[in-house]
Amino acid sequence: MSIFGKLSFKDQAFKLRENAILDAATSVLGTKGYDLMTMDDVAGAVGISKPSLYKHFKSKEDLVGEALIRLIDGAVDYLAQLDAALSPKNKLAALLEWALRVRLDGGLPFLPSTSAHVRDMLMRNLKYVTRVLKLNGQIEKLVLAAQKSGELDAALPSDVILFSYYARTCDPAVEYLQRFSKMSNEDIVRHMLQVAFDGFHPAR
Amino acid sequence: MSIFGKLSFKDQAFKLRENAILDAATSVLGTKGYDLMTMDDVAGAVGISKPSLYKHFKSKEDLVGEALIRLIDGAVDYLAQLDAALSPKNKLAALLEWALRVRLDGGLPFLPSTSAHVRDMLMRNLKYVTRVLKLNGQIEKLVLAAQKSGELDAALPSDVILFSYYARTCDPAVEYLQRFSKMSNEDIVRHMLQVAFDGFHPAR
DNA sequence: GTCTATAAGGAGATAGAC
DNA sequence: GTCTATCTCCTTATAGAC
Repeated sequence: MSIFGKLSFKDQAFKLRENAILDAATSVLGTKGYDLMTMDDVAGAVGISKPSLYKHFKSKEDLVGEALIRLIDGAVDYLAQLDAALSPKNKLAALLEWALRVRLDGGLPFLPSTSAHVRDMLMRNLKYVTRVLKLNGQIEKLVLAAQKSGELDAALPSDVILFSYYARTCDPAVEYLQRFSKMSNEDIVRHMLQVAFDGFHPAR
Repeated sequence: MSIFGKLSFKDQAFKLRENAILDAATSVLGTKGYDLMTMDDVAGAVGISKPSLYKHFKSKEDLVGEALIRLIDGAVDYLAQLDAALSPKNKLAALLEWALRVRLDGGLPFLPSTSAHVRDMLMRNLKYVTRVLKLNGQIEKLVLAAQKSGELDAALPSDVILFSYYARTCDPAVEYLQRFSKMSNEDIVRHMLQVAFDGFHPAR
């Protein structure tokens, strides 16, 4: 049995094309952002026509929603596969590292919602909201556990850590370093992790 | 002599309206972002018609450029007015605090350029680039001085600190805290400063 | 299911009257 | 300098042939 399970050949091909579309959408979304991404861009990148694209996804919002759902699922899968023996803080660090690598490889940031427009659109997408809440619940638990054990600062409100953590996954400094410094991706990830957890101050 | 110097009454009124337009553009830009801001939005917010708007600013790009130039100038002025006796790191902290307060008051973040489109547009704006380079030179000097004196981590590449510093001025965690936590603006600013300089780790 | 062709509407920019 | 009305282009989405 293939990885497609019981799907017919036709359905397999359909799934494959759907994934190719999501890949293209992810790539365009990463470079141009939601507002400037056009359905023509995506169709062109996949090599199909626009009406065919609409056979797979009923609207631009739907397409983008599915692309982001795939991203969130990737994060949840990554968390699930981590060594259970890792401490909460080390799990958070590993997930942030994963998110930064995904972005450096041309993927999307979580929280693509700097724009109020995009955020509102996503909040109307029930399927997306469900997945985000699932991931958020896991991250929140890790933050609280890390604060309790003293790995993270318990004096900070956990909201501050949580939201700042999300913000670090889409930190624009990553793009600027990639663009203007000669640093390797490895070094960028390492330094971004250090700045997130230790800030700018020297080790005391 | 008024603050307008030698300007005629007509020119004074012109300047006043121009400032009102920039205020409106700043506000719309802050809530909707560049791509979704329409010239109708701005004209409507000021209470003039679109053609009148185009008498003051020859294009949308021009208008946005001027609004951002005014913001950068505000930052430069703020820096210049700081107590010269402050240490480099404390100057950086004060400027970050100023930038966060501007945003919490409905203003714009620096570095509105999460989008490649907007960034490229701004980079073609010579006047804007000149101002940004001026501000950047001052901030870079402060970073290097703070690293040299040991106030900031000298083991980090200064690029990493510099770009991350800019990123903190537009940290989306600010909006999320304002929206979803019951925290006062004062507390938000205080916590964001702590997270920027000390990270998530507890004081050691 | 795929395409060519097109409808429908939005947004930047301007013509021309006053 | 200001406005009403309009031009033009672009983008989402679909109709209809194969």
